[in-house]
Amino acid sequence: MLLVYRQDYSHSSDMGVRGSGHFKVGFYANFNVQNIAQEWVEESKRLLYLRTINNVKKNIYNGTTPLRAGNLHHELPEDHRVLNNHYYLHDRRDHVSSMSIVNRCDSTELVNHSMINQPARYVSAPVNVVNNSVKQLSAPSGSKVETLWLDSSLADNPLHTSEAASELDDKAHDGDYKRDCKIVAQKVIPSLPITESFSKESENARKVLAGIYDKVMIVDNIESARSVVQLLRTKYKGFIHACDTEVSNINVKEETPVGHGEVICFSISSANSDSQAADFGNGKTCIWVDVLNGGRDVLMEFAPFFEDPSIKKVWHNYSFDRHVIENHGIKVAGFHADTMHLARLWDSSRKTDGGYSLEGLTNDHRVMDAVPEDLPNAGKTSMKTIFGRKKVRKNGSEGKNISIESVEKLQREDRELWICYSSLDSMSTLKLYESLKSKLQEKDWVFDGCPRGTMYDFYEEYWRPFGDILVKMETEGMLVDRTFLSEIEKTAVAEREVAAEKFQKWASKYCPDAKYMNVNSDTQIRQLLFAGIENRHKSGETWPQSRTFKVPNQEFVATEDKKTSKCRTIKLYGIVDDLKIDMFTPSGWPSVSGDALRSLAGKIPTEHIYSIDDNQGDDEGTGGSEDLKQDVDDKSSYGTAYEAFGGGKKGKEACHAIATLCEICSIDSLISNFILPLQGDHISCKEGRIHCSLNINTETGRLSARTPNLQNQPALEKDRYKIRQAFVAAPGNSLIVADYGQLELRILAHLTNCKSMLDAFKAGGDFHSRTAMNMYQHIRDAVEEERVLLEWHPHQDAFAAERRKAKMLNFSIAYGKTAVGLSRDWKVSVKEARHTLKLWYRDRKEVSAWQKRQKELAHEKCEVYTLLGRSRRFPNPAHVRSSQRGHIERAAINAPVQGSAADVAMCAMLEIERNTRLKELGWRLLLQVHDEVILEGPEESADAAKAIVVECMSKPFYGTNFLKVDLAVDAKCAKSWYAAK
DNA sequence: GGGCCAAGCGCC
DNA sequence: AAAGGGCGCTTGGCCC
Repeated sequence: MLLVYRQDYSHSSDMGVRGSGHFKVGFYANFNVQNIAQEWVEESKRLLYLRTINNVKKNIYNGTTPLRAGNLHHELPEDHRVLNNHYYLHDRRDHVSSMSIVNRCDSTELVNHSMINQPARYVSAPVNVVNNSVKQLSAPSGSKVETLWLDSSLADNPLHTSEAASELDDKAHDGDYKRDCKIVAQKVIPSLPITESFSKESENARKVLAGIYDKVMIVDNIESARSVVQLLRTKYKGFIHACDTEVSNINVKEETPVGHGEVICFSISSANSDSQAADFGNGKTCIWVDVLNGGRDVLMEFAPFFEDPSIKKVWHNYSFDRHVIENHGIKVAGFHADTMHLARLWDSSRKTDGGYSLEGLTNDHRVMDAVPEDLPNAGKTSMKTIFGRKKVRKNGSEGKNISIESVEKLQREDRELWICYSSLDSMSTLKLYESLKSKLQEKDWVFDGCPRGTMYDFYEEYWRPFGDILVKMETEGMLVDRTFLSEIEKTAVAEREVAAEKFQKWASKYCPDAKYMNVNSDTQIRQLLFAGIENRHKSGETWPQSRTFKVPNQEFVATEDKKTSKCRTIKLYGIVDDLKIDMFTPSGWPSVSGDALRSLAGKIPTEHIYSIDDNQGDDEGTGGSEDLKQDVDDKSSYGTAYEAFGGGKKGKEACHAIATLCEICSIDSLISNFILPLQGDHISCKEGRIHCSLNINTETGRLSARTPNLQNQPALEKDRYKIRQAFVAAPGNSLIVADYGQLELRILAHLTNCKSMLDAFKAGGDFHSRTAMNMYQHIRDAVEEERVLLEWHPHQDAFAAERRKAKMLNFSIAYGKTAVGLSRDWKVSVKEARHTLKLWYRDRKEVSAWQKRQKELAHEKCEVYTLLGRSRRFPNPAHVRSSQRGHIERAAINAPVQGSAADVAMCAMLEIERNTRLKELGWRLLLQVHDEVILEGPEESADAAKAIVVECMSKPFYGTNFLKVDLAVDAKCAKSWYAAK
């Protein structure tokens, strides 16, 4: 059988293949296939042998001068050698090219493509290049390049079908094919053409990395797996084992590791508590297990190791590895530490130097300096550095883009180095663990002002079990109702269409092309409303008077011409002069955010936005203020656009149109941020549950959620399509949604020991109303005369404006908001804002004193502390710009409050997790949204479980609450998240 | 086509 | 001069 693999090269502007071009089986139409086959057979008699990859590698690792191509040719023995030196070829392509096609080709480039680019990475056969094909390579730009392969053992069957190819593939995959065939061609995926090469940096890193090879015990069969596992479970049972997996079949950017990804190999490095490394034979301190070649059975041999809760395992990013291992049916236990969390606990502010990546941490001497004997190569080197290749241009200069082969391929074809790379992960994780542990052991732990051991003790008591909980929650996931989502998608899209048409119609009266504008583009909106405006920061820089944009050609598919171009170019110019601007973006241009636009439009009720009368109900205010109750036709309710567009009917229309624009934006954002992603196949998997990733990766110790972020699902009135209704309990189950009331304010009261606040919480009633009362004499009078109660009902608020102000202040002050900020929010003078602030602080002197103290701490110690004693570090305020200093001071005020609230929420979750009754009833934590937790469990025990959850949350410290305030908890059972609010 | 940035917006 | 903390994610626009 003759297999003809063909690859198409693009010859347009640059030579070479991008990304992951796949070989296609087929034949080149311009050739006579029979002739080629014949010719091929002829040519293949002149065989070209190359050294095995091992020999080649050895030379390179040893640092000996690589053999020159000519030499290589001569030195090759007569017998068959594995042509498996893709790696070498890449490095020494000039030599190879001069050697390889030497006699038949004068173009280096051609040789590169035809000869080296794809071959033979697995091919254990002599190969050659057909003259014709080579010639074809030199064809003018736009022509195709052929690569031909001969499987001479099957040469009797000159077939060119894709079936044949895939059959061969399957064989290769099963591993049979090497045994059965002496000479074969295997399908190759040539994602890296020869026009890519390693950089100098890579070369060096590869040399260094190769040095650890003899420390690694390679396990690729059941027997060796058994003996190693035996060691792990007996002699080294009490050791600390750093583990790391390499994983295939997952797109980590888009997919959750729950149900996605397979382990292709893993490594384990072990040491005892005195940092003495284990010896797995001949001084090898690390095990590297080949799951790809060894097979799944080899992995399963390690199940008793992974599942033993008494064998301590350390990971860097435990969550990912655990999920992937569990994909193979192994229940991971014995979680001992996550070095990412340790690092975060040590310093929560690593923004640069690689952040909390294993590479960044292990190469940072400030992190690693507690390791006693530091190996020179203890630091991880990224996959990109080791295996990434840069494109090389024709002139020999290096390009910018770096590409990396698939991990499976690296493991097979760049094997030794891959083993080193993978093993180093567990080795450096172990070192990192040791260093961070000793650092944390040196850091005092002060719990709510009382000394209590070291921060490593803190880790063991809190963050270790917390880390385990988070992974469990990720595994649980939340059930989403996709049918429901697709229904609301229809509604949302329809409403968006109506609104978009309305706006475009209006805008096109002023600027015709606006009919086709992208209403989602800030730039285009800015072009219409603020053309010619000067930048607020950079004087002299002005926004252009008019600009052209490319927009997709949707409805306007060419009518007369046959030109159905995908894009059309539109020209937009300003449609209004002197529009008053009161909001700017950080870069100095007028803001076109929802707030800014609403301020232009004024208060326009939603029903005016849709031409069809589909009133969404009056809960959807566009301005949000309750005290603007004027008739919509009263022009005082219109915004600044009214006058700018000339008032009267035109002014009205403009305001309506701009309000419509806001609607479009908000609908768009709901669709693309929530409604669509929640239906994405890549996000939810088994049984329609969504598994986000929960991380302790914030500055303050709050959780964050990713892929998707379930912590920012629209809530309350913003949830116009009831997106939260899509988060449901499984049939027969119920959700419990429980949240703290004013958690941060209560924390603030405790931390500051503010009598007024403590009293207010003790007295109960509505906290914000009470704040308002304390601020304003006339409210106090009213309360004393019993004209009003300190309870709050949405529609019976006697002093709504005052309460709103008080509420805003309550939240703002914890964040360090200034008078200037308040004045802008409230659209009052700075003086007035300052006065209001003063009122707030008047009976809360302790708060100002405490805030002052936090700022001092930031200056003196460069860190502040939470309730449980975690710290947040800051750069030394003395060494930064004054604008940054302001930020540091505000963060210093906020971090203890936010961080302590996070501590309390964490304790509550630990408490819930510890509760055996809850577990017996079958309740599991699903999600945490800062001051709210969501659980799922059997409907019949919902009420009992709810009571337990409330109890856990209000006494989150091992069944007690030592705070000076009560912790108010509001909990509901419901079938959906929406219903529980 | 991928990577990056600015802007904007969702949550607490 | 700017002047509220903490997140994640999307789009558009631009560059390579």
